[in-house]
Amino acid sequence: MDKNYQPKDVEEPIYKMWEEGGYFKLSNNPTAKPFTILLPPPNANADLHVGHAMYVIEDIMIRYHRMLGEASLWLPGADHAGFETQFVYEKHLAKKGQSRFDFDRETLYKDIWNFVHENRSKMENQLRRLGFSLDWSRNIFTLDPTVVQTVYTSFKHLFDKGLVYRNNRLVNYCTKDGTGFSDLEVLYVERTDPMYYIKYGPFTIATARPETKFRDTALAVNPKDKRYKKYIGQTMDIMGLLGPITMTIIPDTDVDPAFGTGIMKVTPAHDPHDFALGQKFNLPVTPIIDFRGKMDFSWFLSQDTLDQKSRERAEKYHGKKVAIARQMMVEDLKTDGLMIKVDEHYSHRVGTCWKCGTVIEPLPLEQWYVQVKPLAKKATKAIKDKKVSFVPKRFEKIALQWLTNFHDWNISRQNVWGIRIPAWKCEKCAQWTVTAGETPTACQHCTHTRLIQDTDTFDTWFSSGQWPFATLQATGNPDDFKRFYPTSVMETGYDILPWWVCRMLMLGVYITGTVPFKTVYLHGLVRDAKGQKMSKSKGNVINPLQMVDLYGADALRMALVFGTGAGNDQALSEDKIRSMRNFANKLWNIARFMMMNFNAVNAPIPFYDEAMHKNLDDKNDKRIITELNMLTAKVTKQMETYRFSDAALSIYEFAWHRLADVHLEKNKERFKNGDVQALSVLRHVFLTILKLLHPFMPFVTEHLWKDLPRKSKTPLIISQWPAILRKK
RNA sequence: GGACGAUUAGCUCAAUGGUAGAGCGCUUCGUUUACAUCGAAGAUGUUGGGGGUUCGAAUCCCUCAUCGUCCACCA
Repeated sequence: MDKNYQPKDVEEPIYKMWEEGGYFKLSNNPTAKPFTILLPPPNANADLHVGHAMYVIEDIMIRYHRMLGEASLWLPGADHAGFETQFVYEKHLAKKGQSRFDFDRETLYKDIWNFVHENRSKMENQLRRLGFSLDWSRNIFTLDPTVVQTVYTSFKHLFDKGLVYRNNRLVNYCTKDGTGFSDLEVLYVERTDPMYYIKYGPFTIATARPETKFRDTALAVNPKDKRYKKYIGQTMDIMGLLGPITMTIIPDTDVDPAFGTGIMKVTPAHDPHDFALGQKFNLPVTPIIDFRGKMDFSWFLSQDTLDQKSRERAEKYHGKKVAIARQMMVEDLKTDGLMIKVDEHYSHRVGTCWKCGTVIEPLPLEQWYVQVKPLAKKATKAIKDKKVSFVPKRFEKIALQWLTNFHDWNISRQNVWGIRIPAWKCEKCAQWTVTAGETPTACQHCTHTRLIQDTDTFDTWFSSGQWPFATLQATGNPDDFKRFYPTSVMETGYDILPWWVCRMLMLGVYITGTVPFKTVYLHGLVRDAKGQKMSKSKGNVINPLQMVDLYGADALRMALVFGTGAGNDQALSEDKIRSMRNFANKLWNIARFMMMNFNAVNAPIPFYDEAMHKNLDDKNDKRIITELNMLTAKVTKQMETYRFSDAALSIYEFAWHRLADVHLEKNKERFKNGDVQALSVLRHVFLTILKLLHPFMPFVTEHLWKDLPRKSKTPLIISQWPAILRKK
């Protein structure tokens, strides 16, 4: 044996032995109790980051339950990650000086498909390097035909029940990425912008968006506001940059008399609140910003009675980006004497694209929506009926809050990469025919035969929200769904609780009638050594594979679990990983010490058993055995209660500071003299530690297990979780 | 404006109402063939402030302060 543990020499052959031995697959015992975890499918568009290494918690649970003899299934998969993948792919294109507009739909899809499949196999090998005991024979991709079929079927089902509908309302639209989003994908950032006070007929209005005022259709005031009460219901012509606009004054209790001047311009086409107000008062929706984020004055320029000045201005603004046009208008307002004042320090929150940072424009667009309330109600009931439990407990409240606050969910995306929505529009009657995937031969409404399929794809979360039943129905084993659904634990980061966990609950409960998982375990973010968020621009990113290369997978795994409370963010440092590497080395050397002493004895050392246990005659042996039993009981309890950090700490403490530092040192003479009982006890204690530690540090434990003489011929991965030997 | 965290040793964090712990760092000593990726000994805390409940509080309750995250249609 080498003086130091060399993970590089050990890990690959061990993983190969596990995988080729079929140990990740289910045992043949059909009566074994099922224990299932679905791997939250990583996006198949990039390498694993250190956050993915938190899957170690799942591996710990899976390995523990496998050692308990349960039918332990950890199902791997990958997410096509619709918009996000297309975004990543477009970045690759940009490097080559290309864009998505250079390709037709089919070509772009095919190219992204190839890109994703290259990444996917890379990513899967990275999961292997971390030692994850995934059942690769059941590997699923969100675009596998069976999964896609499930998604189609659910969509049709929801549509038939009236829980999916199409509607034209303002969507959160990113004009750069060219797609709408759900509310969750809008990232609000605090910004300071100028607030413009503009003369508006007899009033002064305050606005941060003067560029939309050309299409204002009304002015709103609080009905209780004495200053403006008398104007309510009046219609008047108000002078603007392009001549007078006709406007009605309407009452709205949402208007805060103390904000700005207490009078609000109403732009139904570009503001969600105004849109709702517009519906109430029957105001027209008249956009002035197009889907590329540019001003559109064609409605104005098409009039033939324009004066010279207005035409020139409109032509100047037309086609300009919003921010640029705004500046021009501000100047022109000043020229016309309409700008009363500018408050440069107006602080507000602006919606931006979560991916590219572009300001989100609310734009009117027809999309498919999921009606959330009925689904959320069922999910809420399931939580309140204790069909699902949360670790840590506090996330139950957060989940319930989300479920009560969700708005209807926009599931249409104007992307190529994704599952195309199975809905066809009739060219004659303009009505929609929805199917479970098959191309309709005629319109359901008027039997016309010319139909055009929606070009949009589903929000990727609409498919991953069905992951638990979609996967278990897609494994190729017809019994899997029956046996493993609902799954045991859903383990993921708390940051995707609303995106994923809540949606899986809603769709799972509604479509299968059962919760998709019994326990939700949420882990926190992995941050850098100083507790700061990792980011490429800060240069503080820890690459998990690089850490595996340097210190071994066990070291990284242990570092991520050790001293980390469930649901809390953690600071990860290279120092911590190194210290866990040192722990692996400590185990290695304990084994080395044992081998040395065993080899010095000519006869084989008997195995520790009931008989020896009953007749222990040495104080030190008795003591270490008692402590080992206490440790086993403690760790087992900690595993059962999801206290993995505590379990890791308990084993670490015992192995290093009790066994190595005290017991080994105290009994060195006995070992050297070939005391058979001492050696047998030592080996029993150490093998038991290897078992307890195996879920956390699978490689080094499996390797040492293999090298030491032991009763059982089976690999550690499928050995039995230690039981406690008791005196009668 | 709400919700949820956090505040514990120099740093990063654990702690399931019952004598405050770990890793790294620090001080002193140690090359006895398991390991210097080590060992021995040691220092550092009235657990953010203030109340309360309890035989007993880092832990439960109230309150204040600071930091963080998320949510909400203030133009």
